[in-house]
Amino acid sequence: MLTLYQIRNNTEEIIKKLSVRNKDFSEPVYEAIKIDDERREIKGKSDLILAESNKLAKSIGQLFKEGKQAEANQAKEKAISLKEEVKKLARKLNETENKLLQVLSEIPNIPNELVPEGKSDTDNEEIRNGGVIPKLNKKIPHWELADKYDLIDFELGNKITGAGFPVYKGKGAKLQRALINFFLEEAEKAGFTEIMPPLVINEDSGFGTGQLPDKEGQMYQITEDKLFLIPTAEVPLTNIYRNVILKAEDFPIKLTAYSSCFRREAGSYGKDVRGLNRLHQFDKVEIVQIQHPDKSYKTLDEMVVYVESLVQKLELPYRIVRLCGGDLGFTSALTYDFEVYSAGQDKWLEVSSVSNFESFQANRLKLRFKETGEKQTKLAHTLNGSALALPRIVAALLENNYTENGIKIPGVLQKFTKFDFIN
RNA sequence: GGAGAGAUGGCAGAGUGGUCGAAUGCGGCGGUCUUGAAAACCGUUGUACCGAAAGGUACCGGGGGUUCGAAUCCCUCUCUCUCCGCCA
Repeated sequence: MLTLYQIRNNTEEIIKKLSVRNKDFSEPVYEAIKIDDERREIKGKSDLILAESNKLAKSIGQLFKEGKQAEANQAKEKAISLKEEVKKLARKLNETENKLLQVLSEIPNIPNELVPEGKSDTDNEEIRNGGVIPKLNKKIPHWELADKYDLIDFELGNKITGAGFPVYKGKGAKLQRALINFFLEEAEKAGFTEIMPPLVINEDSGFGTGQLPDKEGQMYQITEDKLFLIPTAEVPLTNIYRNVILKAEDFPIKLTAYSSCFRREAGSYGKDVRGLNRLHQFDKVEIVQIQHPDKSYKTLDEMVVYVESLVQKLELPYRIVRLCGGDLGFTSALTYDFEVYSAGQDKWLEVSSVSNFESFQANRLKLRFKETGEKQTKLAHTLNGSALALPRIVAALLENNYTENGIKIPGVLQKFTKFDFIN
């Protein structure tokens, strides 16, 4: 959520920057300012009356003590009529505040100036790439390889739960565990503190990182207890700092967590959902940073370099793209997507998304900090990225490393898998 | 799941209808003293909103109510603790 301070002080500039998202947001922006004007007026009036009735209430006590019954009763009547007025205003103020919140939550984050214009993912800008696209004699998609070597059983998942909940078996399961351990160990080396968070969150947490109110359809719900299964560890990790006031010297805060992630993926269909390409439950190691506003973009670049080091160590061909305005997530100011080439399907698969949210999440979270020696609070910047999501990495590893003799395990993983070949 | 107790500032903890945004202690910050530190002493120390400012308003777990007036009384929700039951 943008702050009113941002909107009121740079109105024209913000509308112009938002237009990079391929949509005109002038209406909600002006609407927000209009409602805020109303809000201020009502608040001013209401405070004035409250001040008067507070004074009156104090005097009534005094008058009773002095035995001035008649005067006291007169003051009482006045106080009652003031109270009715305040009640009306309070109701109006509440309505106005709710309306304001609603309009504000329709306005997405302001794209950074690096965000290219564009409508869809085809307009994303490739920043750099690396690795070598393998030349295979035979292109076999991972679901066939998974079946051939009995690594992943999709049918069994259907039986136990439903589509999108695969069962990993034997070396398939060990490969999962190896990747998780590899990613966590790398994160630790890079200075991230490992967290093992709850996999279930409440409404406040969902609101804090922006999943609620409008994206609840993407989460699995436990309606009886008003809880949600996490779509990503970003939610519990970032919410650790909900309603927190930090000191400037606390920055940067670097957290990492492995978690299962649950997504309903309503509306997905076709070959996109084949095999491991799109699942309802998958595993991911997430990295989160909370940083001083002056340093968040430097941090974003560092996170990109870090994620890049992971795909390089796994020897996967990759490319990094900067998302264009039309593809940029609602809450993000700048996002880099990582894609790895999966040779069996002959496709680029998105395996990570690294974003700077600036103060957009922090505003909802009420995540603030104070500069040393200053009293005033400011909003912190939040960033996060996948490092990495497992399924598509597994898909690429299986497909790219397939040989006549089996599937080769990358060197960095062998210490965790304890085997170097799947055959 | 059953019975009971509780939720107050960074922490501990007073306050049961008016002078309470809240005693006191600890902690934090600033200062005096000191070569430096400790101790002692003095001062200071929540957040948000309205206002150009002066100043005002709200907040004692959340929401609602009673009252001229609520941290204090009532309702409700959430959470914590103790005991019993069940249990990885």
